Amino acid sequence: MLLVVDDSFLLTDILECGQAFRYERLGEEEYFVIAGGKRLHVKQVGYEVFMSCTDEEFDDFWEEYFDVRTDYTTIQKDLAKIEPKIKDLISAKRGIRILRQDPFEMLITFIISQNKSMVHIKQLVKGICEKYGEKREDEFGFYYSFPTPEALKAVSMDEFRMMKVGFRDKYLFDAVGKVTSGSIDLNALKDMSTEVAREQLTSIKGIGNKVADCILLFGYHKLDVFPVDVWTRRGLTKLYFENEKVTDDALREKAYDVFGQLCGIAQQYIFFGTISKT
DNA sequence: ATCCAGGTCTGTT
DNA sequence: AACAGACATGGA
Repeated sequence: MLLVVDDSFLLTDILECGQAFRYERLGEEEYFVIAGGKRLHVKQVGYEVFMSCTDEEFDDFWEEYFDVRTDYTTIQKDLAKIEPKIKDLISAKRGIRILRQDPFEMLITFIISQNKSMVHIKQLVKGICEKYGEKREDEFGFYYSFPTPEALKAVSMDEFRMMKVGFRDKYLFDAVGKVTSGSIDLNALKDMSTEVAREQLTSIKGIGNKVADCILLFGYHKLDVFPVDVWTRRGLTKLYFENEKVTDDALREKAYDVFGQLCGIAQQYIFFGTISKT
């Protein structure tokens, strides 16, 4: 399958900007990506993106996954007009797109993410997939799907701890329990307002506003959230609060004030731009 | 060796 | 309401 793109699509920016963790870099703009229980070999040369899937598989899954139908070029122009100060950040990372990933995978992944570096998150998620996911085979060899809620239902806190997740063991246990018992219906969050959905997610032990916002942004494509972590905090502070100390809430409100319904996308340029400068 | 990571929880002013 | 420390683990 061949997809022709423009400047608003670059594999490196999309996959390595901190939203996805189940990818493997094979070479220059060449990756394996695992999502939806399938593995994709994908390679970009200029504006041509070669994917190891049929046209039908692309239509059914990968087109949506890569958010191909959203016009990021226009969004970038809008954001740059709203805030000229982030023009350079945007153009440096203009290939970013917000993937439409699986909510349960985002839930588990971003619980793990707290107080951890991106490389380490990747390792931990990989370990959990290899232990509790399904082993599958394609033309390139074996790979593992992300475990289903059912597959994680029987996992004890000690078993999570053996996966090296540290103190997050109890958080994962609580999250899986709430999902499999039906006390939280991940599918229903789609139709809820961002505020109500966030309340649902933060009722899980170990999920605060930041992790909830990442789940909403990457798992539900709710673009009106602005996850505040150490990096976006640095980025935003530099932009608006130099030498002041501000709370996370104040930062979030400022971001929504400035960028409105698109603040989630602005956040990704600011996050990846800031982290890349260090 | 010490610091820090896509934070959150708990207990104290 | 605001603040400090604790918390597991591994890479730099």
